Amino acid sequence: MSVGDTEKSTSDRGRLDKRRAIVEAALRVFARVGYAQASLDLIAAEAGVAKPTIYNHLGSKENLFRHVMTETAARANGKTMEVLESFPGAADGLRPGLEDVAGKLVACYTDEQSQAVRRLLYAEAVRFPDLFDQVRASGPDQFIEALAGRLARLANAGHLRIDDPIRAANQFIALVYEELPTLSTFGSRPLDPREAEKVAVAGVDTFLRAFGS
Amino acid sequence: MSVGDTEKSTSDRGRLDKRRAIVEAALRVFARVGYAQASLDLIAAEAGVAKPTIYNHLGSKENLFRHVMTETAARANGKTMEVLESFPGAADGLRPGLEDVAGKLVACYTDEQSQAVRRLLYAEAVRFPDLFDQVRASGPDQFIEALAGRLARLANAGHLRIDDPIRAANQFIALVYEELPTLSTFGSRPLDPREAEKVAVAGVDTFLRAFGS
DNA sequence: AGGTAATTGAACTCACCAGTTCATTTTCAC
DNA sequence: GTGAAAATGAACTGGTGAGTTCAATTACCT
Repeated sequence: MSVGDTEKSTSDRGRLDKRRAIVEAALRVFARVGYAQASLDLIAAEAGVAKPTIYNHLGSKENLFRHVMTETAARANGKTMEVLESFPGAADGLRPGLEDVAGKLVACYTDEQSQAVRRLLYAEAVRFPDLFDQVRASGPDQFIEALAGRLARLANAGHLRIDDPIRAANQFIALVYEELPTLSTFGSRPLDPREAEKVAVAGVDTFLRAFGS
Repeated sequence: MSVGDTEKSTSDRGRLDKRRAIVEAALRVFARVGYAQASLDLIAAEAGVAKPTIYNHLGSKENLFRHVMTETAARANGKTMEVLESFPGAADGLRPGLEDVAGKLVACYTDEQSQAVRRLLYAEAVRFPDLFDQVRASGPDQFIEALAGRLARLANAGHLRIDDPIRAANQFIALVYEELPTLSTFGSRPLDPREAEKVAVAGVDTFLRAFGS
């Protein structure tokens, strides 16, 4: 019940393979039917595990949900940050470099688990507002900051004309993701990757028209 | 249960003031606690109405939800389309005209009821995928179409340089709304209107840098 | 005033589900 | 192989909520 319980009940109780099976099954079930509709009997069956085992490992439905969300979000966020490694650093090949980054970001964004977490986060924002904040602070906020840094470096070297790097970073991802959420019915429907690629390239094009030097 | 029932059970059964009270209360309760957590006893109490009256008017919880969503979305959509009436038609005062439109659009987007519907639609996209499609088709899709038309007219008159009006329209709203959803924790938190105004102006600025002639 | 339809409240059915208990069995480490 | 920790399944509790029923009441129309 209390917040501090997380660390204790989340520690290394029980067998790890069971634990992993539970968490993976929970994500699938939550993503498929939502938090309220996901019964622990269903999750237990999907994980190939008995119901009391879930309680032994993770304590409660609420705690299970929090754990699944934060863990999956952290993994997705890690992949997104990795993309910035390949961010172009010079004017040479700037456009193809940005297109490459944009394409990879779209791939991260439309990754099945990533979409599932995002959808669940929005869906349960009323029930778990703190979870929403926590995940955003450790994910998108950090990412925007990092992207702004890369853009600022390019601007500083005279390759782009940018006044406010944070704003430019937000606009970059706004342009690149564009109507991705709506196109895929917010992740509950498969998205044509060729269409997504076109959107990303068009986004980069508009970005360079506005900020290229 | 079946789709055709909507028209019948939605018709003019019972007193209209009660009906209106029910629908308004239902939107408030759904927005506050979500679909699953909203009990009909709670909605009845909030509407100042007996529970059987709800069933007399609207048949079932599911039907009540559908009705509330489509009706509220239609009203919000109407307001958004009205904004396009003031869309600038000439190069003269283009920037302030676009800023004006952008500001009004942000106001529509951040309207309390509008945000509530959007949040509920995303939250319940898994349970009501058809509802999501229906609302989007009669709302955003139409709006983008209309906005693209206005932009195309400006481009045709040589005031903007636009190849693909639909894409430009999507990018316009992507830039103007930017990180509005995240800023307000997807509508579950108040948003500073001055901040929103700045985002809109910056969006128009970037749009004009990219597409101005 | 009188009659009809809508409304009310309260009690009730039925189903679902979180969380617990416990006796039994499996797993694994030494 | 033995013993302790973990897992199992099945049954059980307690709570909640959708949807219904009905007899009594209230509002509206003429």
